This record gives sequence, C-alpha cells and structure tokens, in this order.
Amino acid sequence: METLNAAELLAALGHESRLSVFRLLVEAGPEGIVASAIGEKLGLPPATLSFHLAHLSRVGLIRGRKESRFIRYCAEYATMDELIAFLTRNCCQGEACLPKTATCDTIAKRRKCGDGNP
Amino acid sequence: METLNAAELLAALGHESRLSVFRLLVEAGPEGIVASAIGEKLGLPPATLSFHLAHLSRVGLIRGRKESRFIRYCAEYATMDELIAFLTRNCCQGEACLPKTATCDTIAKRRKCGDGNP
DNA sequence: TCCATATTTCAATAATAGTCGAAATATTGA
DNA sequence: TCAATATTTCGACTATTATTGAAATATGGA
Repeated sequence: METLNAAELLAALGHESRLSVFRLLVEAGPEGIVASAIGEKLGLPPATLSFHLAHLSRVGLIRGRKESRFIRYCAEYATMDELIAFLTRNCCQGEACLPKTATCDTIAKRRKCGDGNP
Repeated sequence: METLNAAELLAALGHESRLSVFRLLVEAGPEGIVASAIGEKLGLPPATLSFHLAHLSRVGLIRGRKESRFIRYCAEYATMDELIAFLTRNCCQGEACLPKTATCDTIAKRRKCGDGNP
C-alpha cells in the first residue's frame, strides 16, 4: 500500500460518524448490519448516513450487498489489515515499540517490532 | 495521556503530507529527525511543514524536543499502539480476521482475533 | 397495481482545512 | 553585537468536506 492510498483510508476513518459506523461493523463481524439499523443505532439522518457509507465503500473499508429492500454492510477486514501493516512497517529501527497492553488476544501479541521474536 | 480520541488521530494521519511525516518518524526510530531535515526530505515549505508538525504534535502522534536551534521530532509509538488497539478491539465476533501477511514480525503474529490463541 | 419502506441523489448551505509568502522570533557562532 | 539559520505566526486566499430536507428511485408485499 502506498502513502496516498493509506491517507485516503485514514481520512475516511478520521470522522466521528464514519468511524462509529466502521467500528460498529467491525464488532458486528462478517454478518454485517443493514443500513437502516446502522442509522437508527447512531442517530444519523438517511442522507447523511448514505453519504458516509458511500465514502467508506469507495475506499474499500466496508462493503454493501443488496438484500431484498435492504443493503447489508460489513467491514472489509483485509483492507484494515493492510492499513495497519502499512502504519507499522519498518518501524522504530528494531527497538521495542507498540508496548501497550490491549484487549484483543492478537493485539496482546503485538509487543515488539522487528526483534525477530515469536 | 488523555482519553484516546481515535477520530482525531485518524484525521491527523489522513493527509498525505502528515502521513509522510509520521511514517518518516516511525521509520527513523526513537532518535527522531530535526524539522528542517523532514522538510527537505519531503519538499515542504517551512510554513506548511510547521502547520502539519503542530497538528501531529497536538494530537500526540509525534513529539518535538528543542535541540539547540533545531527541533527534533520523534513518533509517539504508544499513541499509535493505542490507536491500533482501538481499531481492532472486539473485532469480528471471534472469526478469523486480519489474515494478510505483513512485513513486520509482530504484524505477522497478528492473524486471528478473539480466538483465545496465543 | 398501489402502498409502505429503504436508500440514494440533488442542491443549497455551512463549516473546516490546507497552502505558503512574508514578517516575526529564537538561537548560536563569529 | 551582528549575521546566519531554524522555526513559528500571521494573514489572505483557495479548496474541500459535511449536513440534511426534499425529491427520486427501488423493492417487496397486500
């Protein structure tokens, strides 16, 4: 991933409403959530929600599939992963970095960078 | 550190110039880089660079320390770590996610989320 | 077909962010 | 003190983004 593309993804997530939508979908898992339910949960007017969903879709962070009258959205985990990989690539010259504890098991593993450790 | 404002951090990184600055500092490691060298490397005019450095500093993604006439900036790895932890917290309902290969050892470990695996 | 519901598009407006020359400030070494 | 260099602030301008009501489109069920 190049810088330009990463900046686009980060900008998409750098908005309170869009980040809330994305987090909701990340937590929802592969099953996703239909648009109207997202709007209800976050209290966003239809036009506003549509605008933000379109933005997140355009950059590839979420995907929507038509399902009868609804559109069901889910997070694109692969895109998020690439983004995180980009952010941490070649980090910190082999020093320890990213040392904080975290909630998710996998995050807890992410303690040192570039130290060749399992 | 105050409470994490993830959208603010993401918006700060969601600009090509700022992301370039941040990546440069992430790769530079704890030693950091002086402002003028950053500007030269990225081809940013002093006023523009100052604007972006101030922005990144304000949200806590980088830190500058005066060093004689220069200001030496370095990445705040802890902030980035909190941000990544936030993005991946409670992800995907125990399904496999973030499955892509990555450059950094620590990233390579980050393969499943919430599966109770080491 | 007709109605109710889901979502998008349109359009006007409001708000915010980015750019960078020039002037100001700070620091150091001569 | 003076000149050179590093960085910030100011100010004016440009560009982009966000908001949302209302109208349009799409779908499925009665």
